[in-house]
Amino acid sequence: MQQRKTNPDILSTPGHLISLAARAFARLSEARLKPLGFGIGYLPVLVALEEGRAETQRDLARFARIEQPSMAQMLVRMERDGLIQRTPDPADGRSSRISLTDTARARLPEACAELFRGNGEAMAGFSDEEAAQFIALLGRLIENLERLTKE
Amino acid sequence: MQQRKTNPDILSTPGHLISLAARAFARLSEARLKPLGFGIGYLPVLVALEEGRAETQRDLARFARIEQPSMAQMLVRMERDGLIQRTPDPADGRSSRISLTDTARARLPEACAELFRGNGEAMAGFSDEEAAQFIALLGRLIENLERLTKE
DNA sequence: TCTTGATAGATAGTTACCTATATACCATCG
DNA sequence: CGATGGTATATAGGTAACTATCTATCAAGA
Repeated sequence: MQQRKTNPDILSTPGHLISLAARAFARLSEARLKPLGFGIGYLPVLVALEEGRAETQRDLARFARIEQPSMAQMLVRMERDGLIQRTPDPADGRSSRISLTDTARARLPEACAELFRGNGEAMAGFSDEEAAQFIALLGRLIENLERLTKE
Repeated sequence: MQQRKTNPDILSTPGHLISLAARAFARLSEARLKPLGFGIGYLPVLVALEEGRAETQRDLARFARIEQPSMAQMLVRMERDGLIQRTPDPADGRSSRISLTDTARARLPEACAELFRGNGEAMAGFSDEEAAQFIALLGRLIENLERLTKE
């Protein structure tokens, strides 16, 4: 009917487009990781533990750039799924050391391969230059946003 | 310790960077919309209704590009928040016509303004050309992803 | 030593999405 | 006209995030 066009293109803003892209990416990745028993959110944790970059919940949350309660819940799911184990830190009664199970370690390479494949397919038709610029612009956008919310 | 670097940059892939950007955008937008009583997910619905582009749950879901059950739950929240009302479709007992309340209509322009402002700030330092290219590349990425998941 | 503040993690409650499935109504064809 | 298939919405249950708040432990200074 009217097509009033009062708010023309909220749906063409970077903010909305990025949200669409993120959902589409997540759906694809989730479908491909499910057979391996991984959720998409697990991957930063798996990588951090595999590479010895974090061992405590706090450090994992920082590494994955999510809040502590989100990480706490994720670790509950990962433990339930048999991917991590916790051993109490002898030196600090509040903290646990988190480590990968053999299952998790065995499946991680394939999960990474699937994600790289998905990224390749998502960027199909991008020249090397376009891909590089896209990533650079994304990085600048993220920096701007993090500065904004920290203020 | 080791820094094995087995899975070097899962965290620098477009997929992960986009997810970071989307979360940062959502956090910022949510903070700014909360005083108006809107959630970030509401906006496509508000705009679709305001512009007369959809009236039923099904059409709203298509317009917002989310699944029907997600839209159903969102409409429950929006009704609870006094932003929409439903009137049963006289011609089809399964369906309802959804419309904006005066409150919603009154607040929508300010919400859109806040979102545009946030987008502007997020793109600070981007030349017009960079912004245009970023949006174009994002569009191609989304197309690729939607083709992939539809297959 | 004891209190006080900081830190590690847990819990509660919410949003925004998803898949899978159920229900209820409509429409058509034999 | 009644079964049957399709469509509109609802419900169930799950993931991945968030904020706000609580608890337990640690560390340091009065």
